[in-house]
Amino acid sequence: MPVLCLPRRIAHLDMDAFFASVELLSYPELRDLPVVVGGAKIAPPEKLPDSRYVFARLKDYSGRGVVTTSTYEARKLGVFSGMGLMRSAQLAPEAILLPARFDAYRNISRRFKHAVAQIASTIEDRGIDEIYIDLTELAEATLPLAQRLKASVHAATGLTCSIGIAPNKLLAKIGSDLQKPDGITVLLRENVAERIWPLHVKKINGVGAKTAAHLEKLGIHSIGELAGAPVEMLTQNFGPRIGAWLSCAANGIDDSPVVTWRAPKSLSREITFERDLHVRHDQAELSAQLAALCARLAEDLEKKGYAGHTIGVKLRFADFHLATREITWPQAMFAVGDLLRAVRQCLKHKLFVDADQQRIRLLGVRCGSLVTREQANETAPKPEPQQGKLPF
DNA sequence: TCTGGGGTCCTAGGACCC
DNA sequence: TCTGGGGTCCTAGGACCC
Repeated sequence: MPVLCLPRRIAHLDMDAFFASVELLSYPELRDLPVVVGGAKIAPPEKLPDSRYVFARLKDYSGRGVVTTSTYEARKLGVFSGMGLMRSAQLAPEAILLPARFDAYRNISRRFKHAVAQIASTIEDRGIDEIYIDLTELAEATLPLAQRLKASVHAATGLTCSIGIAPNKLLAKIGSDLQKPDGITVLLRENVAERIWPLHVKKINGVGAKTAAHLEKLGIHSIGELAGAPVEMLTQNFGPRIGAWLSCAANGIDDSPVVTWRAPKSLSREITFERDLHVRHDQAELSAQLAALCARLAEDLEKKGYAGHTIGVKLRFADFHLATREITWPQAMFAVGDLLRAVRQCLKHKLFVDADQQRIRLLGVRCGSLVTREQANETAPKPEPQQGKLPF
């Protein structure tokens, strides 16, 4: 018996310029100005006796931070997420610079997700400011439903969002970006050629800078051109998996389900230093930073109730090249002391660093192969303390 | 253009076992 | 002793996302 399979109805909901919009709730006087939210280490605005604020400007900044979010006014000046703040200051010196307040964003994030959950309960969390929602089982017509979701999010947070609704996650995600901010875009199968194919390949979630550049070299710029490319040619260039996936994506095909919960795979902590640290001269500082990172990681593991078999270290050197080393242990670990001993083991036995030459820009620790604390058996061998000097 | 911090998934080679 | 082929786990690096 053939199974009749109705098309799914999937929404992608994306908060508009989320961090910056949350900040505008606190500082409404900044509305319509170019505003940039940057690293957490920036000083907050100073409050005057008359309760007005003194705001920092981008041109006053010096350091290694990047733009976390910018308002649409700042984007008009060429300032986008991920860009170095020093570079942004050249483009928009007068733009207002605010520190990121992640606790505030997480709080509002919970509120908008809760508001959506009152209307539709099948939600996939895609980070702090976006979600997928499976609306297939709901009876309500698409457009009124989308309007109701937006109204509910606005009532809960005071913020606007953009929604794309389509037969799958891939198209819903592209759709939510088509009429930003505060937009609703409904896409059907039959709209793919007209509305999706003219777009650049980078609009596909999963096609980044490298893949796009590779495609450009093959003469493929638009999603339509990708859809017309022979699958064999794509698999030759990108491998069997990615080649086939690219071809499907360009044709608007995506069967991936809306996943309501995933167990975490790894937890990590890292820090980029204000200045690059010398392996020998700054040994004490590096050692203290390593211990602090392990302490924070142990806190996270404790809070979430996990332990991990794989403990690793991450180093970015002054020349920006990256090295990672990890060891999988028979014993799952969660205590600071164990993490620290395991990380030092990686550093001493697996990574060659020239203590006289190399400078370190970033230091990170990671815990993978997670199990719950109840599953962590306590009898297997743990890492031994590392004695001797350097590195760290 | 001197480039954060937290994640996920994929690939490819080597070890090891049957 | 020299030769297989498959499966799984581990590791390092890289692409990508928010």
